[in-house]
Amino acid sequence: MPVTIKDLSNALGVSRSTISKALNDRPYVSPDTKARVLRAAHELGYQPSAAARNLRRQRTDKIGLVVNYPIYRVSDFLAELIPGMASASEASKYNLILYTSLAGKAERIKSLCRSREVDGIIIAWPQGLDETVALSQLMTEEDMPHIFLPRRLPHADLSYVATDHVQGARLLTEHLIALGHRRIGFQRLPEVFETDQDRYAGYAQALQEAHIPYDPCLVISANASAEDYGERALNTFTALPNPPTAILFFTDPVAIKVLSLAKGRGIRVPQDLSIAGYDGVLSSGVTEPALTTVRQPTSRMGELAVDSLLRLIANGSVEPQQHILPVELIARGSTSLNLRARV
Amino acid sequence: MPVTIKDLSNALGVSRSTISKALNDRPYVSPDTKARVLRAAHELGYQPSAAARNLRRQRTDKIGLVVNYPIYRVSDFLAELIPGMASASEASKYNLILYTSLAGKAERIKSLCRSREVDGIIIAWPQGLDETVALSQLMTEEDMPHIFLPRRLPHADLSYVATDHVQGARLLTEHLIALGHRRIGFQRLPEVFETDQDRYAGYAQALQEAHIPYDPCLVISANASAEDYGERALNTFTALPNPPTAILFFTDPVAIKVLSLAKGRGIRVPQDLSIAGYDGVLSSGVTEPALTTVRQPTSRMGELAVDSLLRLIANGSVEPQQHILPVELIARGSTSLNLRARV
DNA sequence: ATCCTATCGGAAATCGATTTCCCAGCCTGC
DNA sequence: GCAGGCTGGGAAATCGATTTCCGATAGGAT
Repeated sequence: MPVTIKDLSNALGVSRSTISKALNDRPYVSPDTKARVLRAAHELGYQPSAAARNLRRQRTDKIGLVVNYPIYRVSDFLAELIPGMASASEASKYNLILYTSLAGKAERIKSLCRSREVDGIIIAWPQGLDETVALSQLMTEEDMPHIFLPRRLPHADLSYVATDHVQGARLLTEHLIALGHRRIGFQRLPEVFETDQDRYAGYAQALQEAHIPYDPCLVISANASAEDYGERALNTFTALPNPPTAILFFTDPVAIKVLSLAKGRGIRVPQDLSIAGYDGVLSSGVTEPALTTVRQPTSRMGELAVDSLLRLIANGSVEPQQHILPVELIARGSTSLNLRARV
Repeated sequence: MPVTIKDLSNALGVSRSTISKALNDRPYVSPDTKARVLRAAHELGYQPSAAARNLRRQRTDKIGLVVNYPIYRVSDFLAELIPGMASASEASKYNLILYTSLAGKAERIKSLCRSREVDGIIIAWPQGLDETVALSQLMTEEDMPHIFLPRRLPHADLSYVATDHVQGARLLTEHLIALGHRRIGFQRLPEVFETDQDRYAGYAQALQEAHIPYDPCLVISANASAEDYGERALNTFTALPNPPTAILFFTDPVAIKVLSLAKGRGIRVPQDLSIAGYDGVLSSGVTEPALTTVRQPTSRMGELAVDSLLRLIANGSVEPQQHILPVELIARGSTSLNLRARV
């Protein structure tokens, strides 16, 4: 039986309302009374009941994180994202509640909104644009502030935090161009959303600015099963009459797989072929050679998502929060000067 | 303004208590009335207020996870642990609330207990045994069920879930012995708790059973700064007149570092030296050669922690939950037959 | 026919805080 | 000396559910 406000009231011979005012820094309490209340509260170890407080104030100071975690490469993200979010929210006296079995289940998300057990929701890895818009409308109808992660959403009303995939692909391409490469293979993403188009745009922009003609043979779409993305790309490219001297893969694990594949076939990396990935997963630093890649500010993305959501909660704001974070090139051993330059 | 039980009551002309009974499968409601209530509840999209329900029932169906995340190697763990816990708790209609700024702060943990915003607490990576015992007592006084992770705690009253470090070190040592190694270097852990002693015991047991004499020169304690654990160990061992043919490092990152150090010094792994790590981090699979290591069932540990905690919550049980999970040897390329066998 | 006992459903208490409303006293100004 | 404004503090309403208690009805037993 924890000590309640009533116990405090009895102990001090002061009404409950006065106690509440004293503890919550409200006016109309004499400094003397206030001091007495604070001291007694501390001595008795009084801590307000979260449930009672939530009920009365109609808010919980909790944020829901809806994740669909069984997704490729997610764990590396999660491990950075969650601490980032948690620390950002705790800094604002909020806490994070995890929901890992709600993703894509509109009905259950509606229930979550109606139960009011959180003040706002962050949805990581929503499914498709249409579903996302529908989901957003549903939550808006329920007056539930919300924000999406980690992709840009081409819709004016949606709030999201994403990283700059145009810039990422562009940095990688420019890096290779600076190293003398002119035939750069590009593996497209298998995903929906704008991520693939953004990366592709970044690649194309860099080529264009360097006045390198665009060769469609060097762009491969990724519609195969997840298992053989890497192998298929490598096969396709090496079979070309004029194969690329460098390849950009859409994610580190694929690049790492190709790294060992190439090694097995006697292709030396980076002497014969430069290879780069994307994401900057931990493993990318320990391969031989280490992988050139692009690192997204995942932790920062988590913090920003929380901050944006809190802004939506505070303002009841109508204008959506849309943020695109810059990324960072990590140049390592898997890319080097093009030794077969034919210029 | 979400629809409340009162709205339902008005809409149906039925009292609130009847509604509650109908929705909660309590007796003394006619099947007919019950059906009407359920249908209306569904049509109006009624969802009970979490706060009101929590207040009345004096429970929240939430469990708290207190983590001290800025610890070495934690992120790989977190990424497995958290999804494991989350899915296990959601399977039992519980949710996980994250607290990342409470670790080691007894006063704030006491507040958490008193606010009753969670029904139980999982504490990951508690600090030292004495502090842990004190913390446990504090929570017991507050009637807050709790469980610790991820280490064995030599105290009869504490509840914990851990993995079997005796077995882990033993499996590695036996693996090397089977490969013909007789001089096996062992790097001890820099930690407090039983983990170090357990691993050491496993190592010693395996040696003894193979009738290999114990040589203290082959055991190195890890009291240096985290940066040079690997380098110091390698230097020490190679300087021995009769150096080991295999080394067990206490964690994968250290082993991986040594892997590249050795390569730089012309030591071939595994031909000249077999190397093994511990933990089975993702990176350990992509090094060249891939690292032999021991994998702990992290996700399972999370699930078991939740299950145990729920048991403590349900029973108000007095007997502590203590579980030690078996680990798995992952034999890979960094360990091989001892080519310098002198038998 | 009467009594007893289930069964059904409503009225009201309860959980523990916050917030509104009101009263009593005091000061100020006219 | 009195109206009006402030201030400190208490009484009571409120948040939205659950739970207890009680009355009414119906069915079965005597």
